[in-house]
Amino acid sequence: MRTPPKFSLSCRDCSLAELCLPRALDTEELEQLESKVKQHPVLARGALLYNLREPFHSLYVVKSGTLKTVINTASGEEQITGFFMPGEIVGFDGLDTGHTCSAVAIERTTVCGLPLAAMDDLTGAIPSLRREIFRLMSREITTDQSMLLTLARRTSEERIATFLMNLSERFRKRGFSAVQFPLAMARQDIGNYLGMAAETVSRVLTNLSDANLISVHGRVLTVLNPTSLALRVGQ
Amino acid sequence: MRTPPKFSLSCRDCSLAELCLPRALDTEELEQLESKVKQHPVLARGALLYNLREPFHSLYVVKSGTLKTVINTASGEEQITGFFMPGEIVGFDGLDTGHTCSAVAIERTTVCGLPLAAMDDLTGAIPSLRREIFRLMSREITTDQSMLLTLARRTSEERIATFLMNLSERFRKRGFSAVQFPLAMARQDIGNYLGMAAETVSRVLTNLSDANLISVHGRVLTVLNPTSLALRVGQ
DNA sequence: TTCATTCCTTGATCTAAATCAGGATTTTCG
DNA sequence: CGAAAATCCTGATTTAGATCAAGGAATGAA
Repeated sequence: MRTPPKFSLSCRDCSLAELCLPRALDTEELEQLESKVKQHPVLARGALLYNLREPFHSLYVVKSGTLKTVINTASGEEQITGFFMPGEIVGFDGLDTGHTCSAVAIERTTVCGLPLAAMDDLTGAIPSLRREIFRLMSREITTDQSMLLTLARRTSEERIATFLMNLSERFRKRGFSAVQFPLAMARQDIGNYLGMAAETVSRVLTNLSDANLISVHGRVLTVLNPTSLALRVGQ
Repeated sequence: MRTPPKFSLSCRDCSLAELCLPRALDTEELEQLESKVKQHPVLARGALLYNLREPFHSLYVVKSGTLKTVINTASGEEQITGFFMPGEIVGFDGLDTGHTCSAVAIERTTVCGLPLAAMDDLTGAIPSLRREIFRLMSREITTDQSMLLTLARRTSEERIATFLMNLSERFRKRGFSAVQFPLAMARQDIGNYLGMAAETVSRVLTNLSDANLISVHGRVLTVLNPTSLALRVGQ
C-alpha cells in the first residue's frame, strides 16, 4: 500500500493581527498590536498550552499544528470541547475566572500570544480592536451553540458529516484547501467530541468512503463529493 | 388534587448594572450606565425579543419571566440553545454578524436593554465595564461548552439531573430559592434542549419523583434531596 | 362553567448505536 | 531498521431511548 502524502498546514510568520483581524485595523494600529504579540515555545504532541483552572495569561493564535480543548471531570473522564487549527484563536474560556478547560497539542504545534495586559490596554485605546474582540467572542459563542445543534438528536452519520463539512469550511476560510486536509485527531478524539464511540466513528467513515463521498489515507482526508456529503448533514 | 401554588420570579426595578455587574463599577459609572438602559415593552408568551439574522440592537437583561433562544433550521426544525431567567443577559450571539438565533418568551416576560451605541461608548470609557463584558461573554462560552459535556455520552437521567442542578444554582446565584423554583418550560422544550424525546423527559422526572429526589406540582419544582440529585449527574 | 386545546404521562415496540471482542494496520522511538 | 505501542477496523450482541399510541390533567377562551 502506497504511503500517503504527509502534509501539514501552517501560517508562516503569522501574527495575531494578520491572521485574525483582517481589515479591522489600520497600519499604525496593526503595528501597535504586532509589537505586543509574544512568540511561544513549540508544543510537542500532548503538551499543555494552558491548564484547567489556570489564571488567564494570553489569547493564543495557532500558527501550525492542532490543539484540542478538554474539560477534565473529577472521575478522570475527559470531554473535548473544541479543536483549533492554524489561524484560529484559543483562550477565550479563561477571561471570567480562569481557564475552564485545558488546551492540549494533538501534534507538534506552534502558537503566538497576546498577553492580558496588552489586550486590556489596546482594547481601550483602539475601538475597532475592541469591537473585533467582541465579534470574535460572539463568534465563539455561536460556534459552540451550533455544536449543540450537531449533538442533539442527530444520527452518527449526520454528526460526522457536519464535523467534516465544518473542518472543510474552516480550512477554506484560512486559505487552505477545502477538499483535502489533515485529520490530525484520533478516532477516539473525534468520537469524544461528537459524543459517540470510536468504533462508530470508524464505521461511519468507512460507510462514507464506500459511498465515494470521501477518502481517507492515513491522516489525510479528501472530500470527493462535497454536495452529497452536505446532504448527509441533513440539517 | 390541590391546586399548586403559582409563583413567578422577578427582579423589580432592576437595571442592567444592579443585576449583572455587581461591584464592578463605582457609583458614578453605575449612573452613566443606568442612564443608557432602555425599558422594553412586555413580551407575551411566544413573542419574539429578536429574530434570527436580525442585526444586533441591544443586550437585554431579563427582569421577570423566561426566554429561550432557538436556532431554526431550513427544514423548520428548531433547536433550543438556552433558557434565560431573571437577572440573566441575552443577546451575546448577535455581536459578530447579527443574531444567529431567535429569542422567544416562553411566558409573560419583561426585559430592559443596553443599546449597541451605548455599549460601544461606555466600554471604551469605562475599563472595568469593558472587562466585565469580556467576563460575561467568556462565561457564556464556558456555559455553552459545559452544555456539550451534558449532551455528549450522558444518559437521559444524567442530563435531566444536570439540567435541574444547573437551574437550581442559577436561581440561588440570583437570590431566589435553590430548592423550589418554577419550571417554566414545557417537557417538549426541555427535551429539545437536552437532545431527548419529551416522553423520556417525562419518564425521568417521574423516576426522580418516585425516588423522592424531587417533586413536581404543576410548574413548580421542589428539590427534596439535593445531595442525591447531584449524584445522578454522575459527572 | 363548559369546551377546546395544549400539555403530560404511561405502555408497547423497535432501532441506532454502545459495548464486547479480536485482529490488522500504522506510528513511534530506541 | 524492527519491536512495542497505539490506533484503527469489523463482527456479534445488547440496550437505552426513540417512536408509536392512547388516555388523563391542566390551561385558557367563550
